[in-house]
Amino acid sequence: MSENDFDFERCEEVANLLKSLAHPTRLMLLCLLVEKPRTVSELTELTQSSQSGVSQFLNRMKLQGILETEREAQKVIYRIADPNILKLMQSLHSIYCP
Amino acid sequence: MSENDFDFERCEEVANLLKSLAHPTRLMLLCLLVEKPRTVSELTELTQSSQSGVSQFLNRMKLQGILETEREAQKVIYRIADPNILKLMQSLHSIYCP
DNA sequence: TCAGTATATTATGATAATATAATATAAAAA
DNA sequence: TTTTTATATTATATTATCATAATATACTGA
Repeated sequence: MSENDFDFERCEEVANLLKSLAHPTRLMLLCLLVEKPRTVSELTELTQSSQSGVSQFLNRMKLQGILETEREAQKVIYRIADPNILKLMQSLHSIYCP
Repeated sequence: MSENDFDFERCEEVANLLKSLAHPTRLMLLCLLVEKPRTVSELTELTQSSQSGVSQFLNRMKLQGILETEREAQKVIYRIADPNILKLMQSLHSIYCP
């Protein structure tokens, strides 16, 4: 335990990341991306959301450093870029999907 | 792995819990309560927030089943009531406060 | 180049979250 | 019983988030 485990700055940073998980569609997107990288159209279909909405959610998480992309012809493949988020998703899985 | 690990209903439920963590002050409150149960005034001072705000945040998490209370004279003591949230906080700690 | 497919962007109205101030209740102590 | 301390509630204005529609861009293949 360090000298100050509860400083507000760290909470602000982590809370900001948690905000991205704290939406049913975004959480679902992350769950799907934990399995494997996927295209926008794939994610749109699997989450049963609008193309625009999914694109916006993905972009938001990309800007935050949670996701990264790679283009393959017309398709854009998204995948998880942040190892801490991957760990966190695994924790969530083990707690809530036993 | 069950037949459907990524059903939307579970994501909705978990995302709802995550919303409560996804605010710097609420996350800080939870961090402090992982250590030990505490009174509202203690939490108000430690988070440097307004009495009203802290009370509202605590009440919100209590209604959600994350926290529970016990009265001791004038003071009200809050503590974590949900073992899953405790596990999650411990995961967050190990990931983001190494 | 044109049509088709995949993705991104912009705009907008609706709803929710936030901080804050003011007031109310509850218990204890004087 | 009045005051003080601790907590809760209500009200409100501001800001943020959301879903959706419309449009734009990017790439491919005919």
